[in-house]
Amino acid sequence: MEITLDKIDLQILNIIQANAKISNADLAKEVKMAPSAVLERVRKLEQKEVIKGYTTQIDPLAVKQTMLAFIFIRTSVGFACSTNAATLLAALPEVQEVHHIAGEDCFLIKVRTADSSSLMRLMRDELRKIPEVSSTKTTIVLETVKEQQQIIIPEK
Amino acid sequence: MEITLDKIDLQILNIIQANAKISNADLAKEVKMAPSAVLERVRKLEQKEVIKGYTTQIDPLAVKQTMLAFIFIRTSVGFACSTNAATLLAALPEVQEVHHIAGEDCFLIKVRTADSSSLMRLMRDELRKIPEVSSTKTTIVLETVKEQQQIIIPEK
DNA sequence: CTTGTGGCCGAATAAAATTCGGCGAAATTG
DNA sequence: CAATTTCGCCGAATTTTATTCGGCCACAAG
Repeated sequence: MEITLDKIDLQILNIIQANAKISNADLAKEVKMAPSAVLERVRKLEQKEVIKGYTTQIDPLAVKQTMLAFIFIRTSVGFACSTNAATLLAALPEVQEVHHIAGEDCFLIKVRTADSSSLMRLMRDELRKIPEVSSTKTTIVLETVKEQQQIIIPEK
Repeated sequence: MEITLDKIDLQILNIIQANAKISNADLAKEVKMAPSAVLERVRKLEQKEVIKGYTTQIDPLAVKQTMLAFIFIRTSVGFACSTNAATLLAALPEVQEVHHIAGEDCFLIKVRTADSSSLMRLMRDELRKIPEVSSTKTTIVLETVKEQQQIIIPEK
């Protein structure tokens, strides 16, 4: 089953990725179609998992999550880059992203915690528990200028 | 004006960050309150900008965005870390994140493009345009195991 | 004690989502 | 080429939901 998105699908995605809670009626107006037709398209995009979910962006500071860090992780298995380690990393709620990367290191993860001591605890208690992890290199974020996951959607 | 969130606010945030499109009626049931009261709380969380927005997560592959990279950027102005450069970087639609980081480099940015050639184009045409950028160090993502922006919200 | 403030409830109303029968274009089949 | 199926869309009917608003209660300030 091949996924093909037409111009209107892309228009819809473009609108709802910026505002997930736009009313279906308004969305229909924007793409100049009947609400029922648009709803049908959105449902199909959900089924095809082009739409992966709807999330609310929350200010991390408001819920006392002040620390953000990126950690490069090297594994002992060498170039194999254990998927087991990846799974364990991904299971940690503080870990927002786990990427398998090119280069000497194996993974790059993005971690958000309450403060520096909880980051330390995470590294000592959680990362050390993962056998394949041989070394880490941590980059602390001092200030975030921009942070969004909106992606570029082609016109056509 | 100090922001204080009570237990129910945190419950609400926890629910809606995982599912922005839950109906207000269902949300009210979950926190055991009247729909009108919950709506009032949500509106206030929006006003206080604890809630920063509602977004739809879209599969990047479905819209032909296959390349993901992290780029460390060093600036010539030294430790100053020009906010001008930060602003210019943040203005690029391919750039999803701009972080000011501790260490030798100044910025870490997260970039998503269609493919490797469009990443090259971005670096050649856009990054080079920014005068303060003196050098870059790019990390290519081969595979993403986890990617979410959900943050940990305390129980209380 | 009185006055205000804030948050909540619940019913009434307005708006929205959702369903569904039918239509027409395009593709498929015999 | 005609018959048939499929698909996406429309639009009205229906159901569900959001939203408004008056009133109530608890708490705090005067």
